[in-house]
Amino acid sequence: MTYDNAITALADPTRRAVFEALAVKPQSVADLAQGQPVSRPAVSQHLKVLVGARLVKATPQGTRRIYALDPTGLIALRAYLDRFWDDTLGAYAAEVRRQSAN
Amino acid sequence: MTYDNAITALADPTRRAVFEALAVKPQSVADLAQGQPVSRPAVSQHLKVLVGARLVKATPQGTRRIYALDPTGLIALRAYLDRFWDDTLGAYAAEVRRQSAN
DNA sequence: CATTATCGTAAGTCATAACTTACCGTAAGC
DNA sequence: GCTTACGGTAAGTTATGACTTACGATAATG
Repeated sequence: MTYDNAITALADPTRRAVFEALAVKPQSVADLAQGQPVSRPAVSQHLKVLVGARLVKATPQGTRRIYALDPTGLIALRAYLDRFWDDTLGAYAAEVRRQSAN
Repeated sequence: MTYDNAITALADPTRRAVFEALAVKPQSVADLAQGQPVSRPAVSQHLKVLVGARLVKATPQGTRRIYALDPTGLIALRAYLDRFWDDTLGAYAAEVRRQSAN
């Protein structure tokens, strides 16, 4: 049940911005806060959520912590969405067929 | 920019439950409310959000409205996640390589 | 050691959004 | 045409979560 944490985490715009910044390159908390319109503690709290969702991973380096992407959460989220992929396309095809039948 | 509506929409548990119920089969609002622990207006409001995210589509049928899945939102959401797919796996591979180098 | 840099956490504020009940419009059935 | 089903919307309440400032802990630096 990690996928719902991932969805919840990525639902917030600021958190998504942090996630996207880490996709560019791994960064420290201060570096991330530098590029965001919120305070450093706010970024820190967002990172906590992202780590909980397994979307992000921290590696201590001296007094700093370098955050980077963790594929685990994304894999879980994608797997969840894939469960509906065939259903959705199938339903859509059936819909198109039904409307064409008129 | 439909993908962020889709993420926001699927972030809510009740809305996800409605979405999953529609994945099983198209249903009316009353039918959906029947299977959920919330009131019918609540379901109606959730459906409005899901429609806005292009995750769900309504087809009027007499006084009832049959809701069904709309692939548009899912496609957009999946496309967004795919943007990070290679980055994430690449970053992970680099990480593994780095740790193996010790 | 003392200082400085980096970060996490606590506490409190404020906006938002997920509910509820009540109400109104609209299409079918008798 | 009246009534009945169905569903969307309005209004109000309440919980949650996204932010702020203040503080504490830890590791490098001189």
